[in-house]
Amino acid sequence: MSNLTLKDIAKTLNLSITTVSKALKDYSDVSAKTKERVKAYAKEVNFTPNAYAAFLRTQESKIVGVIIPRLNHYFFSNVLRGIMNAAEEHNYMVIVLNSEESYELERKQVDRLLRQNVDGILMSIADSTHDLDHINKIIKQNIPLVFFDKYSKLSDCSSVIINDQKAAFTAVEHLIKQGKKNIAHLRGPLLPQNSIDRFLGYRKALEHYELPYNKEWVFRCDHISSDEGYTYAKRIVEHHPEIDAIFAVADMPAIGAIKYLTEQNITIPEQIAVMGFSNWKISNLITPALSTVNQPGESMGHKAFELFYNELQQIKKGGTKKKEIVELETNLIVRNST
Amino acid sequence: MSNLTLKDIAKTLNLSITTVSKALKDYSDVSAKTKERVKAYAKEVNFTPNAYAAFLRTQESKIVGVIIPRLNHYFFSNVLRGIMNAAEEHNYMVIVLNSEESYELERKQVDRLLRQNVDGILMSIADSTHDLDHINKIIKQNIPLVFFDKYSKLSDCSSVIINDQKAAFTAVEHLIKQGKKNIAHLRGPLLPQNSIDRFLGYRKALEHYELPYNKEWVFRCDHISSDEGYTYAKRIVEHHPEIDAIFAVADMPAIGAIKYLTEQNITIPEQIAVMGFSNWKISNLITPALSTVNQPGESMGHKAFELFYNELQQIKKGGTKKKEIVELETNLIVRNST
DNA sequence: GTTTCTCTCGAAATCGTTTTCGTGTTCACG
DNA sequence: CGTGAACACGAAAACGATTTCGAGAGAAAC
Repeated sequence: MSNLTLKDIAKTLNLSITTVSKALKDYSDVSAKTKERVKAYAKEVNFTPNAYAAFLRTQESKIVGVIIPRLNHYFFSNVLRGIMNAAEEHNYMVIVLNSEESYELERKQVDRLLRQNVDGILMSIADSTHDLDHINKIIKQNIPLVFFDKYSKLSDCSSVIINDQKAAFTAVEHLIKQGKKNIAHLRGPLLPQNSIDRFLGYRKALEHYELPYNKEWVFRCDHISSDEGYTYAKRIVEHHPEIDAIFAVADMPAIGAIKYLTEQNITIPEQIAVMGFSNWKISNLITPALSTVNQPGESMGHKAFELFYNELQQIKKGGTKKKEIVELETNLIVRNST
Repeated sequence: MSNLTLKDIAKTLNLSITTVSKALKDYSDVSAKTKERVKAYAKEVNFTPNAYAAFLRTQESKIVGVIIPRLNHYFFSNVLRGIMNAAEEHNYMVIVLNSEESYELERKQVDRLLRQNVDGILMSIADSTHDLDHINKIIKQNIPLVFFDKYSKLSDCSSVIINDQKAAFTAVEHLIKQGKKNIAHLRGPLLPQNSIDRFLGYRKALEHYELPYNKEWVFRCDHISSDEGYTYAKRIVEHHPEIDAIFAVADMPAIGAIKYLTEQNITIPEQIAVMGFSNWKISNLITPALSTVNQPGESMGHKAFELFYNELQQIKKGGTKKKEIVELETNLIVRNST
């Protein structure tokens, strides 16, 4: 019924608690016969050591904390899957918390995780995070911290990222090769690095192909929502008739833009082409299907956990934790919107 | 740096560990002066009791486990938000695991949670779950178990659900009132209760309005995917030209159907109307916007946690845990696809 | 025969908190 | 002055696993 303890096993096998514990962990000072006897019985009664008691001694909770900015976000859901699969391989549990892109909530969640004594933290920084006190608190406690997707250039932690600038460059380049000349950009918020990088990639592509860059063709989506895309598409159509393509920082604004353009019977991509970023599932379901940049969410999560795990092993061996930046490949997905 | 303990505090305040512990928990046999002194100092050094040590005594982990069939699913993400908000109110942590609609994985995840000594489990049963051994294991350990959305009629646990049959009835009724006569149904898998109930609601509506029910107009979506919707829409157009409306078990198949119909230049809703179920964010972003049934995800999660929490309090007081079934209201959202 | 190993095993301390049960002090009341 | 209650505090035993340090039993070496 309720879980057995080492004491129970020791009693029924006429051994000491010590020996039972050691047998299960393959200590060298337990005879082969005893080991087998203990293990067989443990398996028979389905014994599982109490994780909490173990923690008290070993200070290892076998739990890793994850903080993501949004739960109901297709890309992050995929990352989460990758993390959970990797965690499973190493017998780790995952506690997921969301920051809702809020700096204050992010701080709170970090505190939570530290109080839970997680062995490590994987996180994607919220858009509104402008200060790194909470990050430094983690580092000071010598707890492995790994960023994924949205990282901080300031604090040197291991990170799994994509090359946003390069990816954006390729995306815009594709628009240009389709013959588009006047390309607008729905950029993301000011702070996050990937928003900045995608914007820079956009500019570089224009520069490289000697196309005009116009400040008024850049619109800021602070919430990366479809509503913003819808609104800006309207503004583009009404005030900037010269624009013949839109490169959005994410799929959501791109989809909002498509919605408006479709309503206005503006042909896509002939009159205005639209390019997204992230390859949400939905992007292939709308009409016209959205061209976008595919981010490898699941392998990003998997890799992030691996980085954490390696760092933890390093720390346990007393070594210095080497910071590692892993850059994953993206690929352009061309569909009907370009 | 690393967390202080009661012992540390006791030493600096010249008190015993006992008194410090009691002071922090407002025991009556500690003087007001001492309480203040202790609390003030605890706040000053930001003391947080070690959750693991506390567990060892109290057997309360302050963790609740959640098992959902899909992580990257808009509806469940909302439920999760509701759960997490409620959990936060009661100072609980949440461990989220996914079953990926797989029975085997679901069993595994249950074992995981039991091993983690969670105080309770909230779950939505996987489509492929056909046996309740793992459920009964939870009940036998006297751990509160609450179902949400997809529940089991067989094991009497508290549940938070919607009235799928009624909601489906209303949805089909709406199609009928739009003048549709030959309504097809993209139903879900055979096992899950909500898939069955939505099918029954569909049949009842037809019956009530004396419309023909035709077995061949019901198509089974085993994976509730947009691909299935796409395929079945094709089959409908090619083999069942009389059909003038489609009621889908979920938004995904509905969207797949819309994609096909749009490609074939079939006008929606004039030639064929389409109705979804769940109100995914995406359903309002496609063209035409999808009519659907709104499920209150967030409040469902919130309520599910509350049910768990109440049950736990009951158990702690030695009372019998009363099973409670909460039925949340759905509402029809009429958009351009009907 | 004495010493020195190697093999097995166990006693006991430890992690940090909770909680039971005392103990000593003070004060009121007869 | 003596008795009892009310009040503040602490000692110590849990919770269950891990790990250090020894101890006893043989075997091997001289």
